Amino acid sequence: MSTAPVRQRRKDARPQELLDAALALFVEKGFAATRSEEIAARAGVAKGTLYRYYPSKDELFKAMVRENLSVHIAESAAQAAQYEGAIADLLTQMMRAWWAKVGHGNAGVVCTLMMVEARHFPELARFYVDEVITPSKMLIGGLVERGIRSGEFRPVPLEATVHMLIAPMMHMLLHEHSFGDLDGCGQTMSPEDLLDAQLALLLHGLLAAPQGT
Amino acid sequence: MSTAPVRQRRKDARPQELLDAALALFVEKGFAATRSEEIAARAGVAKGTLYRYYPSKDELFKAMVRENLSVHIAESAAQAAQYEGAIADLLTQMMRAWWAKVGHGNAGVVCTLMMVEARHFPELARFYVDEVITPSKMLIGGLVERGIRSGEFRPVPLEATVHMLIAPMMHMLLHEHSFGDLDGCGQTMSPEDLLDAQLALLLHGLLAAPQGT
DNA sequence: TACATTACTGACTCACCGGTCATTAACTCC
DNA sequence: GGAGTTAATGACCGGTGAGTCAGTAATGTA
Repeated sequence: MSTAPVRQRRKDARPQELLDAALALFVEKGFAATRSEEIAARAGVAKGTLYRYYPSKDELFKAMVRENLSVHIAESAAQAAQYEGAIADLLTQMMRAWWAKVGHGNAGVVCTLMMVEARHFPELARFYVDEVITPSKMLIGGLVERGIRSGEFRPVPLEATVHMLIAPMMHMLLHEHSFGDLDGCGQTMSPEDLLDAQLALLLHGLLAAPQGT
Repeated sequence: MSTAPVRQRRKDARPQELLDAALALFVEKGFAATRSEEIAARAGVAKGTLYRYYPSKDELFKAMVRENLSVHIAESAAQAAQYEGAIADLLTQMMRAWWAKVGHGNAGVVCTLMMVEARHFPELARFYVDEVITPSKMLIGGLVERGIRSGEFRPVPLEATVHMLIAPMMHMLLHEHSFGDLDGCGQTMSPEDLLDAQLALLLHGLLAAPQGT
């Protein structure tokens, strides 16, 4: 009678499982408030095992951020390369896609987490700025510039426009993270509809020849 | 020769001094990273004295937030009552004033702190939503509605517009707080100019009859 | 000046948590 | 099945910091 062993040796599966557990707990409770033993427990291992795979809690956090962000960056870059047509449509599409990924998946929650914990981890913040924020700004800025050159957009100031495109989404994300559990926020529109309306509003101010209504 | 006493008994002054010290340190280092002894030291007392006035670090934080928010609320209310004229101008003026207060003073930094720590203090988050967020939205929403009714603005969706007015400022604030120390963010415009440009962009999409350029 | 009151102090306790390492047990290969 | 390798364990260590409390000194009062 061969009963299941009390321990399991699964060297290949552990890192991913630990990363998943870390993400879930960091998102739920923040970095500082999450104990390394909890992460290990959720991944189904003992604390010591965690430290076999990641030398410190900081490194685990970094690995988790890298893992969840690189996907995001790659997809954004791919979207930048493809598609030819009206920039306004492309922007709308990109924003919607980003929100869908962010709203449901975990990639966007990592952005929130990064924002919240940045001051305690300057080194990590640096990494995030270089790898996520700056590329994102470059991408969107490039698109706006393209729209201006083609005459689709008015000659608006680039930096402010990029801010205006990013800020509403980030703000919605952060607001949901910080105050989402509280009911009485008077939020009547769905995030998706709200995003669409915001974008339409901004594009109306952006387009050289706004369409009716 | 009466030399200064090594201790001072100033029961009335202590609470305010502790609150001020707490604000400065929480803003600088965050809640978790600030030791209660540091707060006491900055306020010029021993740690035990802090606990004579506030039963715990959490309660000190709450008191500090409440204290600094009441100012903010009062000013918002005052702004709501004043001024009659073009809504676009009023909005611009209000945003600038808010930023000036936030950029230099401490009220806005408390907003940031609140955003970051909200999940650790659900009760306080509730207070913040009720006392700050909802009133602010009501105030701005009321102005936009007035602009629409008078024919100055297009009939835009209210909720999305309010978001678009608030988000850029909050985003700038948070971004500065989280990544402000890092140089390489490619920030070339001053916050004030950036804010003006953002607002101009949005108003262009908002106004029924946009002016030239 | 003597006594009573209490704001104030800071050394101490205690719980917590990141990180270690000697030991154990699962797996491999002959 | 026995010897060797190493993944996994969890008791333990050390640093840290929130909160305590017995004692001290400043102030009020008679």
